[in-house]
Amino acid sequence: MRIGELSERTGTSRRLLRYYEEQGLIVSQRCENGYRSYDESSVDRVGQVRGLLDAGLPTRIIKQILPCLDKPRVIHFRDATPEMLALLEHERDRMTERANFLLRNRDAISAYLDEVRANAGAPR
Amino acid sequence: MRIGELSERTGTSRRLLRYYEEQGLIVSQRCENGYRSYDESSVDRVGQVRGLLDAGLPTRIIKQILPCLDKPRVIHFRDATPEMLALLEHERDRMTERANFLLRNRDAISAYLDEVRANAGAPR
DNA sequence: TCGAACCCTCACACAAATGTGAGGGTCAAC
DNA sequence: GTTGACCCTCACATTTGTGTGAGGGTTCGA
Repeated sequence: MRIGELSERTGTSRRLLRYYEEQGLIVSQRCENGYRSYDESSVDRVGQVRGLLDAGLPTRIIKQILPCLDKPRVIHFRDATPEMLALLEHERDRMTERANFLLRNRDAISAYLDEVRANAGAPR
Repeated sequence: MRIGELSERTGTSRRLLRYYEEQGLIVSQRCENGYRSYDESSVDRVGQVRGLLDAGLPTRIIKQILPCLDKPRVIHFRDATPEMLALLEHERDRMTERANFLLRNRDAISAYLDEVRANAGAPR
């Protein structure tokens, strides 16, 4: 598929898809005419990138952890330097913290909404 | 306490504290000499702001949901317009999605780390 | 009274993610 | 063979969260 279709299917602008590629987050083949060509798996990949980006991780980090999240897990022992492992552990912990923080705050928002609803229509 | 102490206790630069104030995320009193003065609760507040920021929420949104997360919950019925409630519900759902996404990816990283460790020292 | 260590505002700078548009190819359908 | 819908690269613009520094007060201890 070409960039237009991928853009539509992922809800991501063409500009951004090119940017992600430039940042090494996604890859594409090139047709003879120079057009980018993507396969089906790119849809998921873009979704993953967007999710991580939305979660606050910078492309720099995403680029490093993405290989570890590939579907048919291929362990990249070459990449598994101590530094890389340390980075991964660190990011894993940060992700846990973030997730818990988000859930706590989400619960607080829920509680607020419940309270407001319980008083709906009641006098202040 | 003055900005320097708050900065140290929260690990946040003075510059950023002033920025958060400018964005309406934290408040401060002013001493006669013009210095900002914070009370104890500011420490938590700053932590909360940083956490939400780190989770990827923009100051614009944080500013709107913070009042609902205050400790001694004071329901701001005035703020509880239908738009506000819709925003909150939306953000709550987004936070849930983000958290789940983070946890899923964290698990994937953990799995990767486990695999690498299981093969530690083994031939490739 | 001098200097160090604070504080203030203002303003320019920067990186990251993203938008927008210019200038220009490709290709299919009419 | 022209038009419209794609695609390309390049490059400048904008927003957000930050850093940094200039220029200038306040406070306090040596």
